[in-house]
Amino acid sequence: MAPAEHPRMSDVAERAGVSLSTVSRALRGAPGVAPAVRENVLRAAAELSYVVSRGASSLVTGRTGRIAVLVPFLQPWFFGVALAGMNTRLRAAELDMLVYQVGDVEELDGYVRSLPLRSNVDCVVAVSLDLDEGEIKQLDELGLPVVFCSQRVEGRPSVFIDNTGAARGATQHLLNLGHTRIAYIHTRDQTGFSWSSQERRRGYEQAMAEAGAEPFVVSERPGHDGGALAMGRLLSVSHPPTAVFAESDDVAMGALRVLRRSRLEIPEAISVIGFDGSDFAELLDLTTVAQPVFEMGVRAAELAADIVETGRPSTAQVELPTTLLVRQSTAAPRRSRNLTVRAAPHS
Amino acid sequence: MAPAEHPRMSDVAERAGVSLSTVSRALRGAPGVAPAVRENVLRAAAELSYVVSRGASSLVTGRTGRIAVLVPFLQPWFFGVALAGMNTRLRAAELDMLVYQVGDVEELDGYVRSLPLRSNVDCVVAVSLDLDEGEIKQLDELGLPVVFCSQRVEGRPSVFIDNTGAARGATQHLLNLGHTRIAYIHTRDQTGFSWSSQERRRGYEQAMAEAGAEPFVVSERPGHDGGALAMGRLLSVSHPPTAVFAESDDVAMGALRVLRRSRLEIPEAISVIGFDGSDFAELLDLTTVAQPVFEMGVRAAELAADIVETGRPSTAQVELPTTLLVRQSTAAPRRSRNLTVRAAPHS
DNA sequence: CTGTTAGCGCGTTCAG
DNA sequence: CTGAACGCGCTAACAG
Repeated sequence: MAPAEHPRMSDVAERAGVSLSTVSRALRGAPGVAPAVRENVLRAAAELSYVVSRGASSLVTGRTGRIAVLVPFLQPWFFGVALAGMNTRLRAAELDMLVYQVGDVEELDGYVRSLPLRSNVDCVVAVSLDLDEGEIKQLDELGLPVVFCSQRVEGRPSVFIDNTGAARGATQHLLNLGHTRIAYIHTRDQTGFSWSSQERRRGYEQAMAEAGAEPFVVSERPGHDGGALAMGRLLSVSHPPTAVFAESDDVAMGALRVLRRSRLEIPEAISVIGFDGSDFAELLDLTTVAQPVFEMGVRAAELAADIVETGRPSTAQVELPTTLLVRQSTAAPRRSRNLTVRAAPHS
Repeated sequence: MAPAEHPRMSDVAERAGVSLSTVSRALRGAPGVAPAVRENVLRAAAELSYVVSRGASSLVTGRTGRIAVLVPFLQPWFFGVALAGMNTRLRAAELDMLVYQVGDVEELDGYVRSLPLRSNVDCVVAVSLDLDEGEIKQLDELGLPVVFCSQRVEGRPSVFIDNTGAARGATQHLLNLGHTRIAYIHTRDQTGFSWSSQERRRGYEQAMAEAGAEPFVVSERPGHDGGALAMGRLLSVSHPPTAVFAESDDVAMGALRVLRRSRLEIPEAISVIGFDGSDFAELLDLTTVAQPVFEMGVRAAELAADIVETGRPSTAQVELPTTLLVRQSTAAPRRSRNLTVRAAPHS
């Protein structure tokens, strides 16, 4: 490793028979270099398989060519897709992507305090961090521009969907099918990351109110487990719902598992709708509200790239559309249906 | 942005009333600083919310404090979990994680040629890239140490599982249950990333050979779709298998979808086993071979951190254990079972 | 159009 | 134990 010292710019200059600054200009595509000379330099660089050291150049330009992406989790489908979207767009902008998992607000605080980002990246993209105003202000202490992805923040560059409207639409779908006893599964954990969840809940409540139906919200912890627990609770009340709207596909899948194990047919016994449009929803024929996650990543990266390239702050608000994907997990309720219809002889 | 210029080390020095180099030593935890002085410096730095510029320091130390992670995909469960594992361990080592998606060998080639990594990271971790020798050699041209995660490479630091052994165990499980007509679903695409797939297939074939059973391999494209297509083919032969071993949970899920839509009960009509131990396998009660993906990430990051810290190349081979998770998708075959038993009156 | 001269912010000698 | 000089590899003003 050590024997093969990397070539420096002066090596290229020597080989091409020009000066250092000419090499710099040529490699950078800066104007003011004769085409022939430029070609010479490029060839010399290629022959030495030379690459400019970003560290050195950013020391003088002040730009690092890197952006940081902050995500609350790395594992869920959503974040993989979002990162893939960003990756695509960032590559086009020749920006590298630093990924940090910030599990909770406390950790975010730690990050901001230790500031490992400052002078290390040009911009940070916060994905689904669902921060409140105070936390956003904290991020400012980094002294870096911040782009919000999957969260709408007024006055800040952000890419988002209309959670409330989409949730209202999903609820309306169930109402239109003839359901009236529609439950909403909502999650919340201690860390306090739950903005979009709140917005979706609001959309559900609006639609229910407009229809004159009684809202019925159960709150559990996030993830499959929460969905399973919530479904268990819903199946234990005296008058169970005929349809369930889960805050996310993840949560819906937990609910589906419980229904399957209870031998309750979907959608005959109960309709289920999720949110996200994950590919697992497709596998399970789950009706869901799809959001364009990949494109959200792309657009967020685009905003970041713009900010880095122009050096100007931005307040762009990018709202992306959602799509209701109706599949086999939702259908009209059976007339005067009762969940116990199969098991109860006295039906 | 511009008004809030970041403080420099000299600012800290001035505030603490010491010289530049003393600040450097103090901040770095280097020996040769009086405790009282160090504390002073630390306080001054905190008050200015100062952080050393990695760019500047790496210019002189030659270390960037960054590692690059190369993944073929960002979206699948596997990679999210692996990245999460790395993230954990890298944070402990105070290394930042640059993530690059390299979809196929061609793209990898592009990366290696444009060398955006050189002098930009200290080490690269290749996750599940399933490279052949030539491609590995190509990576060497980066002039950087490479750690392999989820691929065994002799003489190189690598973290992996025993794919062959695990696949043999899974096949043995089915054989022990009494199955003899066991199919294997194998995937392959044009890009040529398929090492572990080959290894698993070999394990399957070994177990079948030992049992004197006839191997039956169908090959399709990767992902859910491939699994679905493969299952379709398996259901269309004259004597369908009573059990299916899918190369991965992803593929198994595609197969499951086809079975569900065909109204074939699992495991009554057909047993299915996957590979990976994804949490979706759990949701679907899919028997699977679990691999410790998170830990693979952790261990790979550890190898990388070691190499960076010691500066010495490594040839560590870390083999991690797999676990067969028996769930409800596998069971003994029905005596003289026939897939058409329910539909065929002449049974 | 090209070369020369200064630093960018820090770590590392080496004297004190 | 501390400070002053030098240089890491590169870009940005200038001068030619």
